[in-house]
Amino acid sequence: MQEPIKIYNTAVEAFLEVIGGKWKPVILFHLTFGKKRNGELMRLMSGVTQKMLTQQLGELVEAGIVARISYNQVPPKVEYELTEYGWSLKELLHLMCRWGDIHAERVYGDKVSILFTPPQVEDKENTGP
Amino acid sequence: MQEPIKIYNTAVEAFLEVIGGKWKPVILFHLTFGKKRNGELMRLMSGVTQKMLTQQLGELVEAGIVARISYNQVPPKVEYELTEYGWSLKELLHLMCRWGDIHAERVYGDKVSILFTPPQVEDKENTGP
DNA sequence: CGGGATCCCCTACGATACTG
DNA sequence: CAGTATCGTAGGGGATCCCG
Repeated sequence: MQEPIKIYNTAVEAFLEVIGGKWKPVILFHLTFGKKRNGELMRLMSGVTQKMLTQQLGELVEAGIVARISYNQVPPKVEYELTEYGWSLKELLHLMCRWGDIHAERVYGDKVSILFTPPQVEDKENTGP
Repeated sequence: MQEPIKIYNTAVEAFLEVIGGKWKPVILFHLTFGKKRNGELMRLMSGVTQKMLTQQLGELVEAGIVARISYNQVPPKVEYELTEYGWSLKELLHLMCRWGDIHAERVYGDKVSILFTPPQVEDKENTGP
């Protein structure tokens, strides 16, 4: 049989099915700046629990977007990095960041604080001190 | 006081706070092809309930991303369209669609069916019949 | 250090029915 | 046609303890 086994209304839904988790875009965003260890991600993403981080990372690994590199040693060392396929999301993720940045300023003005701001976004305007 | 009233780890979180709903990206995506009535969106988005559609649209209106145009007449007629600010999401939404399209093919091959495919995406490759 | 296993809560979401 | 109101539920997500 050649019937479709999967039906989407739009391809956007296919995107959301993979990237739609609460923390996934944030994880991926951080990985666009290089491979990261579990602990690093925990520190970067204040608010996430170990369980959620592990779970979401696992789903991203299954989807072929993130690679998990485990060094067999003790204490354990595990690194996560984007696969080649995963890198195709970089532009998207950085656009999200830029839009969020503009939106945050639009809504909160100078009463918002963004802890991690990549170099690129900072370039948008060089408002001196 | 000038303390920040809002703190994000990254601006991506600010993006997700506004666009992160289950149906919001899909709604917005459809609106990038012109204003739509409630019933049209219901038909385009098989699976969504009236309640969720109304709710998510309401939040988008509050965020200033979507405009609600109500014609006072009976039977009622209400249209939704992107605000000027909302249009700033178009590139992002279409990138999501393109990525989802590629991903769906990568995962399901020809066993996936996408009901609504915008002209642009179809252009990616003209694989004849 | 990284991450399983459990327990539990809560809210996002769905189904249904009703109104202007 | 567009939108409420109500109720019920699944599962996303948090806290905690434990293990290699």
